[in-house]
Amino acid sequence: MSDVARQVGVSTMTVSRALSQPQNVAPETRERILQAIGTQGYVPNGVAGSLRAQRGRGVVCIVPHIANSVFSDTLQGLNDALRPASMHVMLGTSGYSSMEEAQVLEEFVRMRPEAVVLWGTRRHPKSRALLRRLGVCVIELFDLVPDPFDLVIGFSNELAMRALVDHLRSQGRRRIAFVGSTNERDTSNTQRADGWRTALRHAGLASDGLMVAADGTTAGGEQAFRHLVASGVVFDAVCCVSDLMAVGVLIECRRMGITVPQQLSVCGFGDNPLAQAFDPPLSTVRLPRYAIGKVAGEQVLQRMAGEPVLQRTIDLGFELIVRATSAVH
Amino acid sequence: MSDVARQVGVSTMTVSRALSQPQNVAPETRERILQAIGTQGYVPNGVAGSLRAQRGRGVVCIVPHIANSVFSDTLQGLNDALRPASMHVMLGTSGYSSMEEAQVLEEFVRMRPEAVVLWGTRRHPKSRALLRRLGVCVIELFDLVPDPFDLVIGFSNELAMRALVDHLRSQGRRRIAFVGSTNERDTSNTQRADGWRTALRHAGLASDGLMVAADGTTAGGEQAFRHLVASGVVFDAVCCVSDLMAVGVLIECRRMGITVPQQLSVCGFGDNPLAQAFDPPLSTVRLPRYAIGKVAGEQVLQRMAGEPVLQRTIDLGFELIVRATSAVH
DNA sequence: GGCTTCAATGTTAACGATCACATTTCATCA
DNA sequence: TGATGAAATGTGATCGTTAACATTGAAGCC
Repeated sequence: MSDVARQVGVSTMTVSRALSQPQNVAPETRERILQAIGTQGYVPNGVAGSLRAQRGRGVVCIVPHIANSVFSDTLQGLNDALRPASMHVMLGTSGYSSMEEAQVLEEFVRMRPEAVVLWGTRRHPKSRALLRRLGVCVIELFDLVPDPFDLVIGFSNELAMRALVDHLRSQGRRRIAFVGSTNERDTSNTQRADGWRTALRHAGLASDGLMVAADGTTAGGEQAFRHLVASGVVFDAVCCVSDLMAVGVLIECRRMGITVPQQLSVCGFGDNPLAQAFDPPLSTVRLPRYAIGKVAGEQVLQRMAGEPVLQRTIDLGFELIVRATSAVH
Repeated sequence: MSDVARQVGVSTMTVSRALSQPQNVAPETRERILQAIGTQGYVPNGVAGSLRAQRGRGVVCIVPHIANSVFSDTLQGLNDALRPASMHVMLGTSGYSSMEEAQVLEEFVRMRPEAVVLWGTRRHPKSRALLRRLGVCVIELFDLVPDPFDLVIGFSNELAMRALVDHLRSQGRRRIAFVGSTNERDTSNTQRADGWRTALRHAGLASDGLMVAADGTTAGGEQAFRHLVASGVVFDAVCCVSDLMAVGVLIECRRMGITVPQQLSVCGFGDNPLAQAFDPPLSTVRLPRYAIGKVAGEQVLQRMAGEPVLQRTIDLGFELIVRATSAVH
């Protein structure tokens, strides 16, 4: 910066101002400064700027796992919202562990981010203490709880499961099973299972013996379905915690000669691209994945602009997608 | 930091050393310092540290689009490799535009990253100049070119297409069409098309009129296939630039009553989860998506450790996955 | 003319850590 | 006993920028 200042014949302060508050610099001076910057290829040192200004342009985002379309769609939304404001995302992963999240978070907090975006609402006590001291905007995603740490953006797993159950009931189904994942750290899994149970109770239906769990993959779905059938319990519909597991169930149905949706209705969750492309196309719940990230980014910007917090819980809803696996037959 | 130093009764330098070079501090002193840090909840200011030390812990990574499993798997690998070294990923997107990439890169370079990881090898001149001045490790991914800017990690699209064509020839196919995407900014699309053409020439087969293109989606695949059929050209196999488009082709085949693989062989590219789950399961090429990111991270760490550059091109290969859409019948 | 006012620019001192060098302490040994 | 050296700690300067305040100069006005 001093090289640029010397070449133009001004002080470094004027160069700094030409970049950050152009209206306070004479247009002609500014022009010469910008030209010198171009010639010399000067790129301002954001590290020094952030230190002196006591504020940077970074937003920390920690997701359980990047290579999962739920998380990557949301990251895309967050990134899209922040880019116009020259903010950047510092990306980390927790591997579904709140302990690991706390460690990653501690390291990221050293860079003094302007906001923190986290998955779910299950936090290690250390994370809570750290975030409180940090004193910046904290946004939690997906697990819509009534009293969040700061701000939560998501949808209601419970209402989504109720919508699925109601839909299946309207098709005449009464014995609705649930195929979940054995990943106990995945809170959306437990929330959806709870939602399924509650929805059945509200509808006056039984849930005993109708829940199975396995690895949260396609193969896990196949395995869980075999267990369900082997248990001898009677059922006429299956709700799955994810589309991936639902596809496993469909594959196993085909193998066993069970016709869908004639003998059995099957529903997934998440509207994975797979759900639409599969044969038969899978009924599922579409989640506002991208919108959750986008709105999170917008909220960060609003907070930084000093706008007041109107609501601490933002529900972006969901959409029931009825396809062939649960259509009227 | 001075609060901690005061409480323990040492200078800030000793606190700094207790954290960054513990072997130079008396064990008992160090113990008291760590305890005070815990009590006060002190978190070192990484911004100040980076400024003074003239080196940080950030690695810039700019991908075309996050919400795409190719990119997100690679990001996962990069992240996994860097985390143990307390490095963090600063994530950006280019939207497949080298101009946009240059702008995003300029903003990121302000934070003085220790390395830059970019997609492909098509760079805006401004990016090249900027990266050269920055003087850090630059890793380009996926487009394996012989003379990269600094270091390139990927696989050969040309060899992959040749493997596909050879496989189809071994099944008796001679009229092999190509379904590409109309996204001209996506260099992997053009490289695969070139690879297909070259492979056919090497095999002494014709390619005239056998190439169609459409939007790079499932619907685009359906549309492209309809055009191909409508053109009246004779063909007995279709290579697609991606699994998504290949699934579109399969859907359209089913609609038209064309049996796969009896009347027509179909191959995808990328080994999307969809490829395995689809009915019939899709033959495709599996790419080392995760490994490319992981190796990139490892290379960054090696460079930072001062290890010499042994090779500027790292080929991680690919794997031909033969499934039902091109199996022997 | 002298006074005010405001726009444009300059000066100084931080921000919070770490590097290089200086100092202290204390054990070791001729 | 005092010289020697290594381990432990301290001092002052500095990284590159910007906030806060100071200065300059010219226009506007009575």
